[in-house]
Amino acid sequence: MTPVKAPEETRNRILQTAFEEIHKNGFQGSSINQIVEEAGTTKGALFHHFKGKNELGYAVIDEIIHGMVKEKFIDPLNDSIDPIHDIKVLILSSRKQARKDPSHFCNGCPLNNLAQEMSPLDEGFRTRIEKVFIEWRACFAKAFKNGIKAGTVVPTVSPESTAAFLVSAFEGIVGTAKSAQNQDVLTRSVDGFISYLDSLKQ
Amino acid sequence: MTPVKAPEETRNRILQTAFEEIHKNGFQGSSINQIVEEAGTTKGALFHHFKGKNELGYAVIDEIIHGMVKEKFIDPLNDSIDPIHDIKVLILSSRKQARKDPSHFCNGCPLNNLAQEMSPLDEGFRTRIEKVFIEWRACFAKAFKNGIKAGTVVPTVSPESTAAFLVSAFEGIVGTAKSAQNQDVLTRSVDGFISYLDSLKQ
DNA sequence: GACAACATACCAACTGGTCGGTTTATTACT
DNA sequence: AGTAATAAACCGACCAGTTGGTATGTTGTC
Repeated sequence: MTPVKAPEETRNRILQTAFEEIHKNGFQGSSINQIVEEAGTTKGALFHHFKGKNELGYAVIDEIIHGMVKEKFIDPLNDSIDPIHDIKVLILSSRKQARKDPSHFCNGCPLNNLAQEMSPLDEGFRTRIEKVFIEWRACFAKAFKNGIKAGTVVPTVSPESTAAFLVSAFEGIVGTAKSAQNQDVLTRSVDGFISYLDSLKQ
Repeated sequence: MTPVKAPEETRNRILQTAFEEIHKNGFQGSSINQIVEEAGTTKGALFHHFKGKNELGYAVIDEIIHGMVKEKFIDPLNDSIDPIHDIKVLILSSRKQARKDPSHFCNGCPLNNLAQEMSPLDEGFRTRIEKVFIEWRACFAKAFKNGIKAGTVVPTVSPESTAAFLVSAFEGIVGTAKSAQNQDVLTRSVDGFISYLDSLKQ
């Protein structure tokens, strides 16, 4: 019943494999040969669906990473009027998950990995990545604006600055954990993060 | 009078060039051929002074990056009894420098770049990089301990957590600026950072 | 002359990418 | 409905160029 040629499924398999390889080895460290082999297909198929390695990377951002970040770190804050509480939930559940499955977080945030590696090297990567970050910061900023209005956040903070700092700090923490490859620093950094959040409470 | 063969100088030239190339393109993205060409020497010289590409990378960390981080971000906090003020000076002067010479910061922190790229892939990199981070966090933690004792810092904070969070947040901010390639986000993030620091004041 | 300090030519392995060809699915026409 | 024509999907050999690394040589210095 499964058709021999399933273009969409083939494309998705390549995309997913590429995402995993890039997450592990970085973009420059990932090879197209390896990707097609692991995806159980051939270069013919890959170059049929994607113009080249860069385009494949772009698709990974647009079609996989963007959705992941949105689902996990943006959508939960939509329409929030208590960002401090909601962000705390976010990061604590992330830490919990990291504790259960250390292999998951030890490769860092896929978005930030690519950002650090490729943004200065290729404008195509930069713009696509920055689009996600901008969306993220905007969502946080809006939540803080609403929080101030709702009285859950001290009115003295700048929503934009706080949002920018929070996203930066969050990526910094994930990166630190990845670099250290141990939970202690993660735990401590998150503790610091939490007490910062608490200091913003109304 | 300058001798034709100056081993130490040759070694340093290779090391410095390698540092610059790695800072620009990442470790995996840098090629040995390119490095020797730019250093005005040959592969014979490189492999005479270094066992291989990895060892060259290790030397860049130990002999260049470690010193840079120490000089700029660790030593200024040694024996500090007012870490809030001193860290503020640190980051504000960094931002000032970034404003004057945007090309300097746009490639990010050399230490964190390598950490994000290589720590999960190679234990040799990981340990060497982590050594620097540990030193850095320890110095900040000590400064906060002294700050609490001296009454410049609220006594409720955990020096270790705060230090870990600060280093993470700092690297996160630098990374954000690198990724965005523009000053706006940097400015905002730093503003958020500053107001966090102020919240720790006694 | 001994040994360190380089230079050069070379290597196998791998890189991203191309290209001709084959197989399957879709469409058009009778 | 049956079939021919066309397009999409996919394969795998091949390409030129580059990779990190080596082997052998030459040159300078003590």
